[in-house]
Amino acid sequence: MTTDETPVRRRRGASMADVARLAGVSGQTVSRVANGRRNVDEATRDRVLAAMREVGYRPNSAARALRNGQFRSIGVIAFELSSFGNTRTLDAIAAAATSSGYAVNLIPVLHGTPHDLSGAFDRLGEQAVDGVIILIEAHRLDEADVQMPEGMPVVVIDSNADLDYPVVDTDQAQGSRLATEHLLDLGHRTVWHLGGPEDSYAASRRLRSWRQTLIDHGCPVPPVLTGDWSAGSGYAAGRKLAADPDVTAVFAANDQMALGLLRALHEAGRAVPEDVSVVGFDDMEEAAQFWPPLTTIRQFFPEVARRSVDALIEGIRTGEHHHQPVAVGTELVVRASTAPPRR
Amino acid sequence: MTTDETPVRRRRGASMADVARLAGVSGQTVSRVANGRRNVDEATRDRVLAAMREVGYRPNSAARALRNGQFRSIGVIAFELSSFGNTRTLDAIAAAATSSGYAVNLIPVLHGTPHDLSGAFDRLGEQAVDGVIILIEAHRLDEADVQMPEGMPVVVIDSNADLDYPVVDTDQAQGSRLATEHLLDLGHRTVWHLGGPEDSYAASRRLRSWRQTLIDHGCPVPPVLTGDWSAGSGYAAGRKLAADPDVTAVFAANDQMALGLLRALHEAGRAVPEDVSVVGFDDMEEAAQFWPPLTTIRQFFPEVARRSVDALIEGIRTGEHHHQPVAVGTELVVRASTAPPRR
DNA sequence: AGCCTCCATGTTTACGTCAACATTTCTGGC
DNA sequence: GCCAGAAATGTTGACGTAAACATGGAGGCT
Repeated sequence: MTTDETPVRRRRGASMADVARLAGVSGQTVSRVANGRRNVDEATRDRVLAAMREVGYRPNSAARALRNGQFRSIGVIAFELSSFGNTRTLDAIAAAATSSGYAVNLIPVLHGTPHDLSGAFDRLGEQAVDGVIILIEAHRLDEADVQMPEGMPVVVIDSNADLDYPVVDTDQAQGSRLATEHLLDLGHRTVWHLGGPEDSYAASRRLRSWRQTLIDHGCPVPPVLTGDWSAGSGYAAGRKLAADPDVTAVFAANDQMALGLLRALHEAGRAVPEDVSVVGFDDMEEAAQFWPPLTTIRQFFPEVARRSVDALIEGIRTGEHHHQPVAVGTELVVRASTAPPRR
Repeated sequence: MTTDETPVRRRRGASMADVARLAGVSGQTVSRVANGRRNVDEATRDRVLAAMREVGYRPNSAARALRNGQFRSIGVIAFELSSFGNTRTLDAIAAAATSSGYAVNLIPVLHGTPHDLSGAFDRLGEQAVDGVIILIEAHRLDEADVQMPEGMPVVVIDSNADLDYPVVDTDQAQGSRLATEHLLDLGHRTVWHLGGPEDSYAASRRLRSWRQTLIDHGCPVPPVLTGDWSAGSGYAAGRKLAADPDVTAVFAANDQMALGLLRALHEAGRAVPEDVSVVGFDDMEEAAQFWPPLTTIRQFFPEVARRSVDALIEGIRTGEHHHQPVAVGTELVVRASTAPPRR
C-alpha cells in the first residue's frame, strides 16, 4: 500500500536553534519568547524577536505536537458537502475552531458506503487531530462497524441521542412543530409533509414531530411523501402533491426540496400561496429569493458549531465528556409562500 | 497572545517501541513493516503485524512529520464557504487530496478584512501543511499585504494569471462566450449582463468576455448591472431590468443572482422565457429546479480541484512550479429559461 | 576452503520543541 | 557589604520516527 519511494524534499526553515544563535541566547529562551512566557527580560525578548524576524522563524508544529502530545487540531468527518446544512455547519465549525486556536482537518468520506466510511476512520487514527466532529448521519456509523481510535474524543452532530458520544444538534422537533403550527394557525385543515430520506435521523425527527403536532391539534395525518433532500426529489414528490386538490399546505423537510416542490406547483398551475402554502426548513440564503419567497425554519448553524467545538475541546482537555445532548432552537421565518387557505 | 496555561492532557498511544518489544524485534523493523518496505522476512512481518494489532498501534503523525520534514497535508485558505462555487471546489479538493494521500487543513478567513487575511497567513506558517491552495479572489491578497512563508508551495484558484503563483481556474471567458452566444443564436438583438462584484477577477473575466462577444457579433453593448454574487443582489438588479421593456435576454454571472433575477421578473409580471430569457453560470444543483429551470454554464469543479491538487503536490515534491495557468473548460446546459424572443 | 555478495535485522542519531531542573544575576533588607 | 530570595537564563533529555550505517549469517563462486 505504501511502497512507493517518494522523492522527499526537506523543507528546511529556521529553527529555534538558529534564532538562539543569532540572538546570542539559549534555545529555551527562544521557546519562552515564542510562547509568550513573561519571565524574560524586556531587552532579551526584543533581541529574540528581532532575530526571529530576521531569519523568518516559524514554530515547527510537528515538533511542537510531538513534544506536547497535542496537535491543536480537530477533524471533521463529513460526506460530500453538497448538502446545504453540512456546508454551513462546516463553515461555522471552522470559524469556531479557529477562534479557539484549533486548526480544522477535513476528512471526507468519499462514497458513503460502509467500506469507505471505515476507511475514513482507519485514516483517522493517523490523522494529526486531537478530536473529531462527526457530521454524518449516525445510523451510518452503526452500519460501518466503526472503531474509533481508543481515547479519541468525539462529538456527533446529529439528532440521535442513543449514541455513546456527546451529541449536538438543531432541535428538529421544535422546528418541525413551529412549521406545522404556523400552517395550522393560518387555518389550514391539515398539513402535508415532504420528508427527507428515511434513514436520516434528522428527517425522522422532523417527520415524527410533524405527525405529533397534527395529532395534538386533532388534524388528520395525510400520507407522507419521501425525498432525498435534493431539489430534484422535491420536484418529483411535488408533482404528486400538485395533482391532489385536497392539498393546501405542505411542510417540506428542507428548503431544497421545497424549491423543487414550488416548481412542480407552478408547472401544475397551482398558485403559491393562494392554492397551496409551502414551508421549508433550514433558511438557506436563497430561500428569500425563491418564487415566491419561502417561509421556512431558520437553523442557527453557528450556534450548533460553537457548541460542538466547545464540547469537543472540553473532551480533549479533560478526557471526559458530557452525555447531555445539546439541542439548539430554531426560528420561524415567515415569507410570502404561506397564507390562509382560499375559502 | 499565547499566555494562557492550558491544562494539557497527553494522549498516550502505543509507539513503535511498544510494538517492537512485544514482537521481539527492533524499532527499526517495526518502522519497515509500517512503511511497507519489502526487505522484511515474511514471518517477522506477520509477528510485527500481530503485535501492532494487539497494542492498537497507530503511527504518530507528528513524529513522522518531524522526522520527514513533511506533513502530507495541504491547506486550503477560503472565505466563508457561503459561495456555492467555493464549497463545491473545497469538496472536490478534499476528495482529490485524500485520494493522493494528503490530508486537508481548512484555514478560514473570518471576516474578509485585510487584517483578518493577514492573520490567516500568519497562522499559516505554523500550520502543519506542506502547501496551500488559495480559494480567495487574488486581488484581496494584495490588499492584505500577505507574506507567504518562504518556500511554501502555493496554488491559486482564480482567474488572475498575473500572479507569481501557479493558477488554476475555470475558463471564465469561454463560459461567458458560450452563454452570450447561446442567447444571440436564439435571435436576441443583444444580451444584458448582471455581473459579479467589480473586485472579483472571475466576475471581470466573465464581463469582459460577454462584452467582447457582443462586439464580435456587432451587437450593441448595454450598460452593466453589478451584484455581489448573492441572490438578493440579483433581485435588486432584476427589478431594474424588469422595468425596461427592451430587455429580452440576460446573462447573470452566477446562478444565485439568476435566481433573484427570476423572482424580480416574476414579480414584475414578465414571463420567462417568453418575455425575457435568462442564463446563469455555475450549474449549481438547484438550477434545474428553478422556476423555470435555468439554462446555465456548467463548471467542472472536480476537474479544477484535481488540477490544483496535482499542481500543488508537484510543487511540494519538486520545489518548482509551472507558471503555465490552467484553464478548465465549461459546458452550456440548456433548460427552459431561454427561448427565442417574442416577435 | 576462502572470499564475496546479498539480505534480514540491529544500533545510533537527529529532526525541533519544551518541561524539569540547574545555574547565574539581580534586588532589597539589615 | 552580605545574604536570602526572586527573576532571568542555561542545560539536559525525551517525545516517536526513520535514514544512515553496522552487523551477522546464508549462499554462491572460483
